[in-house]
Amino acid sequence: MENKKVLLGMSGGVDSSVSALLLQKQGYEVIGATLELFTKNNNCDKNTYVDVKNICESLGISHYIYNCKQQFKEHVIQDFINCYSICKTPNPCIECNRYMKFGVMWEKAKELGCNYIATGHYAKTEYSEKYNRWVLKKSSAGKKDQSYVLWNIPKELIEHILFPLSDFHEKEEIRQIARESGLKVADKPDSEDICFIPDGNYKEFLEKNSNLKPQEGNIVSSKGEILGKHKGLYYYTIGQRKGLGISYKVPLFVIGFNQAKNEVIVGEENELYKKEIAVGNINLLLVDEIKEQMEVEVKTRYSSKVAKAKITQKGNRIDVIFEEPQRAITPGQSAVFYIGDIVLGGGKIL
RNA sequence: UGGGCUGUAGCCAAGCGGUAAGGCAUUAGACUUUGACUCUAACAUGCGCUAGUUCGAAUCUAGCCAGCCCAA
Repeated sequence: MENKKVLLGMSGGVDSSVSALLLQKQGYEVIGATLELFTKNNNCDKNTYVDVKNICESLGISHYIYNCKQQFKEHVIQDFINCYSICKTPNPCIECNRYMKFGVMWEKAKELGCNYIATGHYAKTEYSEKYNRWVLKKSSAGKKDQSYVLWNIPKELIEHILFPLSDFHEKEEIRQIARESGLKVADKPDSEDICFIPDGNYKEFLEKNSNLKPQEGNIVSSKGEILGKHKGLYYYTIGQRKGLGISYKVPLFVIGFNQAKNEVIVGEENELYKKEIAVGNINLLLVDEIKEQMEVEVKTRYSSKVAKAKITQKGNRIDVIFEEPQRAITPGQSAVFYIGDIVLGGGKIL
């Protein structure tokens, strides 16, 4: 008697709602879970819960809301603030997946006697004969694939994770299913911004929630010429072009920071490319250790394409040498290593 | 108050008699779980000012103004 109980994370959006439906069709006993992560300052908060409740009622599944504000603040928001305060650019979704969705939620699942947890992510899990273990893979969603934000989950968990949307190519197919099944959220717009900063104004968020305050300084070229003023180092990320307010012969991009001097360093496009990087805080999913240099494909930003590289592990860090120099490598962002479609692991760019 | 040079949008800059290129910046939109990148669009009835030559001037002429450089 197989345990087919699954705790599904539900956000009230199309993806997780359709996931519930699909799991049910596959014969799973689905329980809905919504993690309350932060306090929203508008009424979309209520709408979310109403939407989820409605979906669960119409599918006849039970639903729990868990207050995880404290953990979210400790792990996700604090990391977000820390990152910016040392001139790095964070990926909060990766922290959230590690600690919330594939951390707290798994704990809740076990309490409820579930053998699985599920989310509406576009990713895939599979048992690999070749590697003799459960692996995390890219989904069929192409550009929308979300395996990148999942590299830091615990590897022991992979065999307990279900991604019902793993084989879809287009979001539209998912919306279509929602419409056909009469789910009211079928045409809800995609979420885009960082969830805890709905208006996207992360600068204001930082100023209200941390010690970071606007502190004007110089914008300098890589040669040290002063070209302009910036409003605070955390306003900028590597590769940024807009908002510098500097008129120059050619476009200028942020290429680095000098925190001691409170300077933003800018340069021309060719100065954005790097061939070698190091990543720390690594998490390997496919193997326990990289014993010798490996050839892999690496993704250095959520929306960037993979690039070929050779990697070598040294304890808790990995050195990466790209075949071709890569643009705008940004400390704080994740580098995720792939072998074909399989996620080997990842780390944070140092 | 001798000589030379320059003055085109917020910045840089082409044009050198035929009805204002381009780049940067900015703004708007698209894309996007990075207000990033990228893409698309908009952005000087006017070329320091004033007269004049001409069918027609940013382009030629004169005067003036401003800035820079070299001599004193």
